[in-house]
Amino acid sequence: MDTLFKSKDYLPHLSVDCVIFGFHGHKLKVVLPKLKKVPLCSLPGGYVRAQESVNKAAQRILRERTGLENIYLEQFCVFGESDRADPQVLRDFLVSNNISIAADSWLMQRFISIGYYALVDFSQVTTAVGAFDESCEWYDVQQLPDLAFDHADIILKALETLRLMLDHKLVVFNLLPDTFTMKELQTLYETILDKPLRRDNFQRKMLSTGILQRVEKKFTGAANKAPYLYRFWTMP
Amino acid sequence: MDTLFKSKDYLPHLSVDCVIFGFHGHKLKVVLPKLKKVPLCSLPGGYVRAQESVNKAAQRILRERTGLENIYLEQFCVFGESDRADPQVLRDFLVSNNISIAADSWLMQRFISIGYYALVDFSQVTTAVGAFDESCEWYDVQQLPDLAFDHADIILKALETLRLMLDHKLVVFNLLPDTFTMKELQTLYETILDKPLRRDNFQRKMLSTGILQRVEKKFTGAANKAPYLYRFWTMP
DNA sequence: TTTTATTGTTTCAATTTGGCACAATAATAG
DNA sequence: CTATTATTGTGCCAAATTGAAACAATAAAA
Repeated sequence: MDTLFKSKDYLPHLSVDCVIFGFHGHKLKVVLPKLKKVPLCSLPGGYVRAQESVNKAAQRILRERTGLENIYLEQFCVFGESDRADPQVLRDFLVSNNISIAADSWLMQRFISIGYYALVDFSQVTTAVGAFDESCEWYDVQQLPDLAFDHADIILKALETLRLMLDHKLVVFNLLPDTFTMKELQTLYETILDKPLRRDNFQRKMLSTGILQRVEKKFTGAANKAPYLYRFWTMP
Repeated sequence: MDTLFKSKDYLPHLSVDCVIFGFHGHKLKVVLPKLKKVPLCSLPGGYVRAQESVNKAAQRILRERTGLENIYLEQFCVFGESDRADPQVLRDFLVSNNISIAADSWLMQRFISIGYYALVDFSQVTTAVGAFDESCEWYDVQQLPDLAFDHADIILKALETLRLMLDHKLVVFNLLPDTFTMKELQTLYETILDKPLRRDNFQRKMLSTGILQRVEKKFTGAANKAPYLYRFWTMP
């Protein structure tokens, strides 16, 4: 492990954790690696290189985990409690995986974590299993698995921030594919806000913003009127 | 300097900077220490102790600078560009003040700064001049002095965050004395938002929130109807 | 052709917001 | 003591926004 993470290459005491949000099957999801030989998941995270900006580090970590570039990514909170990482959890993980680290290694020290959340198009992501992961999967935000350290708190805080953002920043389109129906957009809003919205008023409000570009009809094969497809309006 | 800041006592590469907002004479102000023998101000900041939570560190730094406890304090952004602190500025400061520090001292390394903003009652604060400060004064946010490193950006970002908060969190009362008139509250809003508001609509909106407690009349001595004093409603 | 489910839009009511007007009142001027 | 002046508190009406219901359009199935 010390061969992978040399203390000189990274800033000590500082980590970056990413809450990667996706949307699939009417559910809000997050990418969570499952740790090897321990019944715990963690957030995909990493460290900041000595000469790397923190934002760039977050972008790099995200790229390593999803293979995607140019993803919507936002810093939302720093988690800096001195007891935020239960040392027993870390010890269990190391012992179970036969990893030996010097007791005074920088990896055994306290870490301040800078939280980022990412909004990605679920269908475009292929999760990458890291060196210390057994798997790396999408989990429903409403049904999280057991998480290491304070990572459940971090996800909750990210979700809170996303809800606040929803009102006055149109970021949610990053969670949808290139084109989508009004119903899909509404379902996404309902899922994030965890409350039902009126179909007619939602449509009026969205259209009035002027950021939706109507593309063509989508023939779903369902026994009803075909809905329009929309695209998020970006300057050509 | 190394006697004041021992590397073992603090987390390396990590600093906390506080934007301390106050309100006086129809102006929004910030507390800024002027560095000794250099024509630059900086933000009041400090470092995180080895076993101290980041939030606690921010509270401590704030207490050291204002003498106040239990101040409204909120983390708002991390500043983590690798080149955010011009090393020449730091060298100039050290040379001008005859401070010698080893080139490899932890103080000469790169620092990631966690930004906090504080909202304080201007009249309650007595600014404390630190060991490396020539002075420590209130400055008008619209007329900032020259600032070291990226501290001007940090103040700007804090102000942006405060504006966003104004809408959906009633934090602004921390900037006012215990009792205040409606006009004072309105002026504060106008100052932060930097735009005029209608007196009548503002009053209606504020009263409709139900958080204002009307106390008594204030006899100003002016040639007009005496305004009411209000208190921010807190549970008894 | 009729039925059914869902979409897009219109319409009307309810609520909120913007703007004006006016009464209340504390000091001052005559 | 009364009139004047400068603000403050509030009532009222119109405009804009939002909530809710109704209706027309349409794609597939009966």
